[in-house]
Amino acid sequence: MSARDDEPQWLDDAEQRAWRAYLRGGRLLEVALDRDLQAHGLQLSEYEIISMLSEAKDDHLRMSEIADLVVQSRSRLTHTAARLEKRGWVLRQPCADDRRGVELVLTEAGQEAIAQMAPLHVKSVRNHLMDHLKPEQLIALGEAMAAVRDGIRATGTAGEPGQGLDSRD
Amino acid sequence: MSARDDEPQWLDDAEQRAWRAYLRGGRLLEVALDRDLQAHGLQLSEYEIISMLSEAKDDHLRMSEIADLVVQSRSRLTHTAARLEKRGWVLRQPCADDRRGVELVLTEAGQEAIAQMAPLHVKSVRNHLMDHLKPEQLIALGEAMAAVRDGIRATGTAGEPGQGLDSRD
DNA sequence: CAAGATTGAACGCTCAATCTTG
DNA sequence: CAAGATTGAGCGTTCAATCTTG
Repeated sequence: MSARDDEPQWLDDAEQRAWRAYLRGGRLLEVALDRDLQAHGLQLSEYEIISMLSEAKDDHLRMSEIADLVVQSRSRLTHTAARLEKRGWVLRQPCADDRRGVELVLTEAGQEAIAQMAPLHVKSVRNHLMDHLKPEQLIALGEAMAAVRDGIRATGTAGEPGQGLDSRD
Repeated sequence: MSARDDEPQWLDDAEQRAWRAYLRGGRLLEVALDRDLQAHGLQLSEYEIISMLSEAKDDHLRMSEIADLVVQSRSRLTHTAARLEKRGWVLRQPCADDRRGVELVLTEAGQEAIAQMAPLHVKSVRNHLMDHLKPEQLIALGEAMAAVRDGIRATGTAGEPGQGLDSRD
């Protein structure tokens, strides 16, 4: 049947269990976090954006930087930013030094919104993630995922999900 | 300090790093895996479904079982199953013992399809996840995520993303 | 021509009914 | 009435152009 010279190296039992646990646990976690945030009418991906802004110097960041930080395509970020702008939480501004660029700025209303939501979100993350882990487990989890993150970045396999990965033509 | 008795317990530096690494690493991983699968015209969530079927006895499972296994809402699974059915990879069958139920069955074409894709997907998972981790790290990751999975399940916070969570009076 | 960002259409998912059977 | 499953409308994301500036 399979005389190929690169016979697949199937996952052994331990690997299989780890991978499945990662998949299911991750999905459940995202569902749980999203559900808690939706009480305030936004999604995790939207929260992440204004969260990044609130931590940035002067509450502003370039679109492409944000896209990179939260791992969203530029297109998706544009649409999402439009939604957030409509709610009055962010503002678009032309970039000073690079006139191709656009900066997203957190408005006062946006600052208030995140100030209100952040404590609840942190509680949610603790509830659904950290409370189920021993401190060393959380650190180990973080280190493993940092290695994955850096590894994938280095491979260039998924630079930006956005565009411009392979030269077209 | 502040009068509230539930002053938010902010993440300390180590917790923050772990959580961010998890978020970003997880997104990058999903993007990378999805991209590899899309070469074959399907998404990770679709692959998971036929993968579960292929491992099940007689290649068939009930809709609600699948929804639970892959952590998708029943509604989403119905839509996705319709798509897979249109491609000829699965079939719907009424359930023998419970006439409310529906079973999803993998067709011959579906079996061939997954036989073809599985090796490549496994390679993809190794490439983007396991190759970046030491064996103990993978185990630790799996154990942590298993604890999260079980913890969330136990809390009942996100039983099924589908429906029927709280009694609707 | 590459990089930053946007646009609209197509597609997939969510949400709230709805239908059927236990 | 609860559980299993489906439906269609609405919404968010993806994908392939497009436009502008470096």
